[in-house]
Amino acid sequence: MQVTAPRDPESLARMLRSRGLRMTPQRGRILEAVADLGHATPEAVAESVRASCDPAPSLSTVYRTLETLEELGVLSHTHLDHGPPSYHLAAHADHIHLVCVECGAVQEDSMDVVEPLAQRMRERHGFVVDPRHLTMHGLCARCAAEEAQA
Amino acid sequence: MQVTAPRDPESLARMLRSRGLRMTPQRGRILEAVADLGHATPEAVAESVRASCDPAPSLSTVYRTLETLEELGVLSHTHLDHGPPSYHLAAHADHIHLVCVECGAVQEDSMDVVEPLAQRMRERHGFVVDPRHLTMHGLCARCAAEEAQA
DNA sequence: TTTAGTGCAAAGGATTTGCAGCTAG
DNA sequence: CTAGCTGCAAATCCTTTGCACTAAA
Repeated sequence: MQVTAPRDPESLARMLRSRGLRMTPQRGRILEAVADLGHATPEAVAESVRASCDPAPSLSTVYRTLETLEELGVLSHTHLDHGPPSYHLAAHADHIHLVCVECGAVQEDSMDVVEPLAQRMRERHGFVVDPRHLTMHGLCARCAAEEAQA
Repeated sequence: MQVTAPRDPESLARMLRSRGLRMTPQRGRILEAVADLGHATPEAVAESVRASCDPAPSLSTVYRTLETLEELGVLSHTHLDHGPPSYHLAAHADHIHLVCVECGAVQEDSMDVVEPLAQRMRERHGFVVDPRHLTMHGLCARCAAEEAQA
């Protein structure tokens, strides 16, 4: 649950090697792409990387790399809606998501707001909430207003 | 967001007809299965129903029916993990989920615990949280303990 | 009778996997 | 050198769709 997210290739290389893994240009570019995009599905990462480099990483490499980087604690992901997951830098995972089930709009709010709730879960169940993965569904202001009229 | 969940075929039939839809044995059995199972993926519902009736509803019918019943407000679903969604009676959706990212265990807690947080989102963003869909990820007591040792 | 609902099979999208060749260390 | 990594294509898994047939109302 520690947040050690290197954006630079150097420290990524170090993290990988310390686990017997290898640094490759593909991994560097994929990390870069996620950092640039902020939030991105595997498909979006692939497209972004495809555009910027010649021997474009294959889609499977993107999937495998995202998984590896998540295990390293560099990346994190959320399920914003029914579709593919969204990846982001673990260091940038300082917020929660509010997803409108009506129009799909996504808002963010500070992670801190979950603290009281997380605290309570810890006390009652010993469950340690990872607020980086928290997504709340509901109606955004606009859709709630529309619904109220009908 | 209203919770009117008939477990009995009678009221289901009424709800369906009032919208120009039809009551069928398949729909009755699928609702029954979800009620019995508590939480169930489409696949699990299909299997359960398959066992208990002769002209077993096809998987596509299960999917279509779950969708229909959800539109009616009878059912509701959550994404507990990466896999298929989990359906349950809307009336039984009075709790939130705590999913362990390590071992996959699922615990429940009262929906009420989210109220303060929901209130805050409403004030700050006008966002109306639907606490029935809330799932928090993290480590269950056991896995948290194991992690602490390492 | 009318038309929603069903089964089946085929299509679709997202993700994983097997394997041979490539390359970081 | 010697594994770990990659690309490619095939395989899986989950879900949706098209269509002819069945059955509620």
